[in-house]
Amino acid sequence: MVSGETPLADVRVLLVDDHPVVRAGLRAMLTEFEGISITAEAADGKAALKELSRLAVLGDAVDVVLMDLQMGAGMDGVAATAAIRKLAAPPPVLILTTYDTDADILAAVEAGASGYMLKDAPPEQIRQAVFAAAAGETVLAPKAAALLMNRITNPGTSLTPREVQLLELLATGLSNRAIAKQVFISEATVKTHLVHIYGKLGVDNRTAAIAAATQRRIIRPPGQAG
Amino acid sequence: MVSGETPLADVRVLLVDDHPVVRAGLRAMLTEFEGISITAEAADGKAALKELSRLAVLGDAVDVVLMDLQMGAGMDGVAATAAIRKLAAPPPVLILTTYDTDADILAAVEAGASGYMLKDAPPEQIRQAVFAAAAGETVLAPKAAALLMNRITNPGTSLTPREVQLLELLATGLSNRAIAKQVFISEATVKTHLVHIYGKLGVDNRTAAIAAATQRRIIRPPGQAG
DNA sequence: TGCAGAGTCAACCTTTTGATTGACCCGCCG
DNA sequence: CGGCGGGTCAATCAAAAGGTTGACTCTGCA
Repeated sequence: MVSGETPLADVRVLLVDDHPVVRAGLRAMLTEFEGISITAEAADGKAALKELSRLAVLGDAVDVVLMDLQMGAGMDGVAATAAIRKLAAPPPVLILTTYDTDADILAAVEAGASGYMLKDAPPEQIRQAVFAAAAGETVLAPKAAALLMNRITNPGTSLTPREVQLLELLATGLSNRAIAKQVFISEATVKTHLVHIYGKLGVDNRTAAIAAATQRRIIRPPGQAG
Repeated sequence: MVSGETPLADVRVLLVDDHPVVRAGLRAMLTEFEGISITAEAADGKAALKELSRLAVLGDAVDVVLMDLQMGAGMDGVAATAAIRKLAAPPPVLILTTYDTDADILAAVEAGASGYMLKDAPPEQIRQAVFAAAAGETVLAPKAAALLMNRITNPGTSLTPREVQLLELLATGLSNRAIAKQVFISEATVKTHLVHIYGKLGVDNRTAAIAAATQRRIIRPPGQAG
């Protein structure tokens, strides 16, 4: 939690979202709050990186990147987050997205995100999250927190990131061979992973795995845009 | 018809979207335009209907309802649109959503929407769409228009009720044998149906069929409440 | 240092699916 | 009446998926 004190300068935010409407909303919402200013905006990951380097040259670094995960075209949020984390002095990346599935959360955290919030969160929560992220703290939506807690308390029964990844490809309707090519491993390995996945989900075929994983919100429903 | 002339009064808009962020964005964006004012907002379909009846009592009707389709909880956009169209003097409903899948578009049009726009449209397009809808015109995003054109030119290849039924069972993860038992037919017949389904959906295995059918909203994602 | 878990791969075999072909019944419609 | 589409079933073959076992690497951690 960021305490109540007034910061010396505004928290400088870079907005990354492919929807003009959402950017406008965040801009309107955040600039109304004391102590936050929108320094720049970008419509996708590549543009975000460009903005960051432009601002860096100006000695005008941002304090937080507010990033959507799903972006229609261009570099997506996970890739962008990973890329940002590789910069010299990476600003914290706060994910602000629509979905709270295991897959999204895990991918974001693995990519190095400092927080994971949902777009339907009340404005006050988003405000607090921005300040917390700027202060170097970690902020998680309840489901994200619960997922990560569960992951460390009983690591045995939950799916590994790799397994979740294969599950996602599985749900798109790919064959084992197609999945293998997609992630550059052998078909044998895909089968091994699937066996593990079936075991953990308590099913014995791929369609049941998709059903179970969708139901438990481990993955998004097939074909739901990303 | 709204021509280029200045209208006597602002176009009065009701915003319906479950995300505070998006509502803020639309509000900010639309109120900046001359001739548009946001009369009320609602976070889901039920709240939207309540707002409309409240405003009707005040003799304060809105000219356009701007509606999101996907809404986490409560009545969704399609149901809300249908309900609004059943009112005494229904305002035009302009759908403004994230996805442009066949199923979404068709469902919206069937429910009586006056237009279908995407959230990533440039602000100017959204502005024009609002005025057009207020004037009783129909506005469609390019993909929506193309889909509807295509649908009237070749209405053929749609799934039979029986096929949809099997597809739903398929999506729950059942094997062919299990499906056969469930609906009291032979496994051979199940296979025949599946072959037909694959042909119509343009896929060649069951997981791809589930993905395609879910995407086109032919079936509901597994575990999604009725 | 050595073990555990994750990820990788291979060989083998069984079961399930998918594709093809052909057939029968039934109701609807021109 | 005759045909057509939907639904039913069967036989057969090829392909994919599933299950099992065992093995190798690497990382992190006790």
